[in-house]
Amino acid sequence: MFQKSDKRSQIFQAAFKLFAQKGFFHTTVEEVAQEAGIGKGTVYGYFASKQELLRQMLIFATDYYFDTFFRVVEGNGGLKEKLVAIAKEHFRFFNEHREIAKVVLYEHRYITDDLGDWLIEKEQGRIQYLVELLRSAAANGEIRVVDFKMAARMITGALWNLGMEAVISSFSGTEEELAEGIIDILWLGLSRQ
Amino acid sequence: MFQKSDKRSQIFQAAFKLFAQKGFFHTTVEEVAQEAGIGKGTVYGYFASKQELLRQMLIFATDYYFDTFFRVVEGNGGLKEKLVAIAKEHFRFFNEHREIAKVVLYEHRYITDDLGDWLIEKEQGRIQYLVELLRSAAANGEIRVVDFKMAARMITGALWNLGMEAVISSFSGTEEELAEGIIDILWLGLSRQ
Amino acid sequence: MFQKSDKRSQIFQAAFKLFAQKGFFHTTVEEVAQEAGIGKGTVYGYFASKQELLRQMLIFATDYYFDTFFRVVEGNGGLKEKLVAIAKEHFRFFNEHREIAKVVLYEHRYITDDLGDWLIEKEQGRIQYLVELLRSAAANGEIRVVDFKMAARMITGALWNLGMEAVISSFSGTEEELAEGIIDILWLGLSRQ
Amino acid sequence: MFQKSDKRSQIFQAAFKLFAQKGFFHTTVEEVAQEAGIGKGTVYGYFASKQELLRQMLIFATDYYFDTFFRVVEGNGGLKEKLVAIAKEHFRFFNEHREIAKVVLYEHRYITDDLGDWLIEKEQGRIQYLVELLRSAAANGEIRVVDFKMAARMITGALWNLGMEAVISSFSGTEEELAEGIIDILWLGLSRQ
DNA sequence: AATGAATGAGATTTCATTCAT
DNA sequence: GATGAATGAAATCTCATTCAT
Repeated sequence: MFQKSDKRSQIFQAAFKLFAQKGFFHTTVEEVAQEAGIGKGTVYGYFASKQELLRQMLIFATDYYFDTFFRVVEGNGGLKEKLVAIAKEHFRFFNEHREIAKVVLYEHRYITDDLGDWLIEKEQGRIQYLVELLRSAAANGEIRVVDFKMAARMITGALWNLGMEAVISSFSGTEEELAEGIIDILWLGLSRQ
Repeated sequence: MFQKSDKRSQIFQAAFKLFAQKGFFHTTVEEVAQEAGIGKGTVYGYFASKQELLRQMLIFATDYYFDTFFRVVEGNGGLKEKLVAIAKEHFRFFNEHREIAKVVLYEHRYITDDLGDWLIEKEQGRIQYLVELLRSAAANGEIRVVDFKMAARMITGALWNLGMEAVISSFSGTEEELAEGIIDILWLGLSRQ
Repeated sequence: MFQKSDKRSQIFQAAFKLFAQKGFFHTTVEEVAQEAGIGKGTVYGYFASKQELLRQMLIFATDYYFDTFFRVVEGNGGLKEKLVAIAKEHFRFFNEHREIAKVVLYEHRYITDDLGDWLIEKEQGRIQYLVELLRSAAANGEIRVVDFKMAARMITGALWNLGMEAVISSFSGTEEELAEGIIDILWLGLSRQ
Repeated sequence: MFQKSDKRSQIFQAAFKLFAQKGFFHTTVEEVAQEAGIGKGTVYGYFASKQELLRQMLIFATDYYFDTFFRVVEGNGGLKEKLVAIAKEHFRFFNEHREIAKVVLYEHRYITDDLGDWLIEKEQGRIQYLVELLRSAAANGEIRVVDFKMAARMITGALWNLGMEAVISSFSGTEEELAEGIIDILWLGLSRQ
């Protein structure tokens, strides 16, 4: 995920671990440095401030997540398959990168407005993408016509929340079962008679 | 909601406003006191520490939310009506008490373990309640048999997440439309043969 | 010792107990009030400040101690008997009024200069008194001629320090034995040719 | 005494000066830092807390005092010479290190139990040492048989108290005269017919 | 480039004192 | 007179950040 050799990545890795464990505010820069095996001052060679470190972590995490999100949709056939693939990948990501997920879920609050706007835009982009997906599926007669934006939000809402739960309390069942169970319910809700 | 006369409530009100605005960590006790129009020391006459203030705010908010949640389900007839009522109330609550909702959503992380356990229990209780609702609806033939727990989680997941979005970015549409749109999709997902 | 009925005395009693136990700085005015069974504000009806309370306690204790000190010397015959009586009374006082003794020993530091001067004067008076006692005993041939001031200081020094130890670590032996043992050694030191 | 170069020693020196002058409680950490010519935070780099600073000061002072105490006894011949040497060294120490002496005398109260026990043990060790000294002098026929422990306590009691006085009110006379005068009286009290 | 000792702004918390009831 | 809720000055301590080495 990160290049281990790179010192910037070492810091990232250490910060993700500690922020996930103890939160941004309860983690000191010194602890991050120690965990990364470097000196405290060195952190400031790579990031202008603690805030900036968080900012870049959130950007990294978000890019990383969305990269896989869009990649996964490309290949698959019908809408249902796409949705299952999205859900599966979502849960896989949350499971594999629990630390990253936790930081994104919990600490996205403590950022400056401009980053907040950027994040919202990213998420809006995804919603829009899903809306298009749903709309064209409706055009194909795969699903019925509903409020596509709301449906998209419902999908992402369920994914985020179940993902969060999985991260916190180690959800039972495999990622596959989880993904298929959810999409199954959604699918019937959306599909034509 | 709070009794204005009561000083404890004044502090609660001020803290909800500021914690919602700037976050728990970025708000000082002095600011809370100032906002409440009292002296810094007075806050400590009512709450042993800043942490304890947050703790009691979360307990208050959670109790307040769940009280309305369970009350709203009582009266209504079939499952669909119940679900719509739940969703409507949920969005109404989030809309009316944006500050409370924000604090609960964002700051629940910074609490001690025992309160965390208490919160999780509360949420589990709700999930269980929904599971029973779904189960008996399935027994009545209202809906088909699915993984009830997963369905319950999907419902609450969607509610939480849409609620959060509504709080942050001022969701378009009335609470009624939102609630009915969501439940409509869910309902078909659950009821279709 | 104190008149129990009097509210001023109640405060004194409470303060001696708590200051002896936890020290002047670690005792709050509220605790003193509570111990005295009165309201916090009432303390300020009797003493202008916490400092002033300590001040008056030290004056009270010192007067009380010196009163018994001078009274006890009056009656007795020769120098040795007087010294034994002084020592006995000293240890009796320290034993009976451990709390008072502790406060005097430990907290006399935290007073204003003028009280300090007053205390030093009091002590100087006692030294002077002892010097006279010794001088006239020397004139009578009871003891040899030594540096009377130094001898007086040695006496009081030993008494204070042994008293302090008795208060802290519950000295073994009765007050009588202690007094007689000490004066025996001192006496020979003073009387030997 | 302290190495001036060392920053830990600078803090010690500043703290001894200020604690002696104004007392532990009336001295702020910031003042200590200022006196030491460093920043407030730096103090905490060397001592975990204000209490810990006092604790280490008391340990330092006690070790320093007892080191010279035992060293001084080694060389000298008979008991009387030893006692004189002890007294001389005691007064010399109190005179030279007034600040240290004051802190030890006044602030030893405000320490945690474990350090208190350690200090009591140290003092007990000295008492025991003196008891042995007296006992073997009695065996040699140098002095008569008395309650050795009481005698030892009397000696240390007189030394402590006279030392305290010397520190507070600038005792008249040289250390030599003081020491010899005291021991002279004691000696006759202790010695054989 | 890397370090970590030094810094001081700023946070939480305590508590002597006041004063309206 | 008695009370205790309210106050805010002042203390301890933390930690992001700087900078000389």
